[in-house]
Amino acid sequence: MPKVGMEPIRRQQLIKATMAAIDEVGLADATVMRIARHAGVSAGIISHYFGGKDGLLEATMRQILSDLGEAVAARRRELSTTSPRDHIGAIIDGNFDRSQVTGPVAKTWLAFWASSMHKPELARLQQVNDRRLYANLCHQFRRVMPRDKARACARALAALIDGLWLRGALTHEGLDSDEARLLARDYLDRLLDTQHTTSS
Amino acid sequence: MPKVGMEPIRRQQLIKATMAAIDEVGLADATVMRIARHAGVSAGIISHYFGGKDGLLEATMRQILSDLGEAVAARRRELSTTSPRDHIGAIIDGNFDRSQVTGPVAKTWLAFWASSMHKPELARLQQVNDRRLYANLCHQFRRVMPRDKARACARALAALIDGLWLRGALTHEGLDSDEARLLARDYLDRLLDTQHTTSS
DNA sequence: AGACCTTTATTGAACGTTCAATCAATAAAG
DNA sequence: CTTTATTGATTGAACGTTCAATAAAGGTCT
Repeated sequence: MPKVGMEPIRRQQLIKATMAAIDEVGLADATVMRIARHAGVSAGIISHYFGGKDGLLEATMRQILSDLGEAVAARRRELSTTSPRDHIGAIIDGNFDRSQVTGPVAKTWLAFWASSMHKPELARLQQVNDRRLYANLCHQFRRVMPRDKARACARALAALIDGLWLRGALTHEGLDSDEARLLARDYLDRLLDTQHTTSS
Repeated sequence: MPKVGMEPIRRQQLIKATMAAIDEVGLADATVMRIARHAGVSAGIISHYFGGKDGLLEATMRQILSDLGEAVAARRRELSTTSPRDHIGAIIDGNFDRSQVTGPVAKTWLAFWASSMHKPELARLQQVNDRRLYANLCHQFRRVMPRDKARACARALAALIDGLWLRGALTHEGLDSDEARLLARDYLDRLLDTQHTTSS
């Protein structure tokens, strides 16, 4: 069986198996054996390719974050306009991309989110992603409103996106990404509405 | 040392110690020994009063949920008006009550949230709370808009509240409850604004 | 009031289980 | 014959639970 050049294949397999295991039984019960079984390999392999369980978990989170970043970046690249509304809309769509929202990924994402409260390495990764979303939103809002309001809008829209995500991960039916996009875009339109001038 | 009538005291002590332990090292590393040490008692006591670790965790979540429900109910009782805007405002304030938002409670809340994805008993508790928030919001929105729109507004505002909570639990500085209230109330005003009629 | 018994409270050691990590063994590839 | 790939048994640590032992409190009977 053993062939050369297995490393990238196994790494991908094991990362996918990690998400499947977390989706199945949660992070707490996602043992190396269970993950290995999902990938159809033995438990020892994990230490061989990732140095240990922590290394695999970190690699899995890194993959999710980079996929998310790419989903957003791709939508913004396809944009023909430069209007803030369209850019923020693309950010919203990217965050509710099908590849991100479905089953295993969403649950794994939330599990890591909770876990990052006490694991410094995961916290670092999560913060990088978080700041990128906030900075992108803030920069676009900044183009049509004063700094203070732009910051408030960015924080609020980011919170709405995360909240929709969170609730989607918890409901048994999963996130309705079409409805989530609609709600977020509606909020965006309301935030950009110049009728309102009293908000902080 | 042993005195009678210790049960309610110990139960409260252990629930508080559970939150302290989860705040300190996270749910995964909150062992019965660590929790017991926080409460200044031995590990065996936990099985004696709660039947086991799971019983203690369930009791802890129950406590958090009932505190949250009471915080909301209290604010609504103090209301002199019956306007939907004031009622929803009270719900918002209750959800960002100081007793809920500070350190240990917020982190424990999020930890249980993630954990409830794979523990049916916690999921049940979480869902009861969730539905209560949604039903309350929906009922108030329903008074000033058609059903479909009321549902969408309730879902969106609930998501914003959860999202602000989530982000507050993750940042090292904790949640700025004043800002969170402001953002949520601003969103509420925008949702109630009749200028907008195009949303779903 | 003192002796006795039951209930309630609490401990800490022992037990059995589970898990991640290690490593010697095995084998195909080059 | 060296490198890369993989296994699975073993090891040692950590955990939750159990249980016999201990002791104070409160009640009862004399």
